[in-house]
Amino acid sequence: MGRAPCCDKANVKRGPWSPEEDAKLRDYIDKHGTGGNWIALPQKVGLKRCGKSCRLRWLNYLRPNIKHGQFSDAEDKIICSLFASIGSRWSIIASQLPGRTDNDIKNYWNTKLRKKMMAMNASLQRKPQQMTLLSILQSSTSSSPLSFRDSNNSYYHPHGTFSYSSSLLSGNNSSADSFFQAQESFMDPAQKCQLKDSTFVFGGEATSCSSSDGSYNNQMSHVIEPEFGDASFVVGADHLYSVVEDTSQEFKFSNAASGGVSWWTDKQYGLWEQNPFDYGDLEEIKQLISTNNSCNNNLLFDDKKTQERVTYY
DNA sequence: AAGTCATGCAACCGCTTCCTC
DNA sequence: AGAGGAAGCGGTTGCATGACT
Repeated sequence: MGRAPCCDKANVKRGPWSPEEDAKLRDYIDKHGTGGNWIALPQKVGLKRCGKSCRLRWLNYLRPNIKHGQFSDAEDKIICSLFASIGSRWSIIASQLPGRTDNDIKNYWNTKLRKKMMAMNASLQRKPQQMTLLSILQSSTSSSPLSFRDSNNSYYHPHGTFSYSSSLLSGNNSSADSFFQAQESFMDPAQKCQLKDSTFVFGGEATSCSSSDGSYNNQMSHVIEPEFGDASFVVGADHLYSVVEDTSQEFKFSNAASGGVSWWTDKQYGLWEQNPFDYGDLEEIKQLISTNNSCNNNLLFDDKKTQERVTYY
């Protein structure tokens, strides 16, 4: 026996909504709200529609402040970053883009952005002499995290987005501003504050949180001193690395936890198989997300439900 | 001009999660 | 505690439109 249908399929209208139906639904919700029961709503409104259909129409099209049309570069960046971080969790991604719906973002990714990224990736693959730490885009439907980079030297990986420049590695502080601009949208304040030390921190985990009085309670126990110029990288709590040397072809990273030092070339980064930023375990990602919930006010989680569910209002 | 193909997007489907009783 | 129902969510479908032949 299958699941009971949510409505009488034979007696509900399907397909595109007419302007009259839109007006009816909008007027009713403006006046009375949804009443917390979408299934009962169509009857109250006088629409021969499934409650689910009404809900979708309202959330994706009719509700106020919905933004349709062209996505900006900044929005592209955020979508790529979050997709790299959490996969196809469209509702969470949508929560970071005011006015955009999960459906919109999903469609945009599937029809345009994914191809755009793949084209960039292909272009970078053809230029091996170019500084390419990584470039990869996973297949369309997998929800596993990935990391890749675009043509502007912006890197998308599970701990956030950052821009790379050789001057950054050689300790030019002026590049740090642009470095953090891309991170700005979802970065924890405690992470940002690390900029003062020219130590770049990715990821949240349980290492740094804002305290309730607004001060930073930075529990990051292993922030390291810059070893190469002013630049070093701290990647998550479990993966602490710093750039200790940089040639035109290779980067020498020091793992502060193990004390090990290793060289990674562009080629090694190409598939992110052994990279220190990689987050392969979905459970870890969930943990990261729920940690962000307590640290990062940019994410609008509804505590009454689940930490990962996003409120629409 | 007509037919075919590609693309974008709104809407649907069905599974999972959450809430209430 | 658990059953049933509703909401939430992501994958998929199908239609409208435009581009191409």
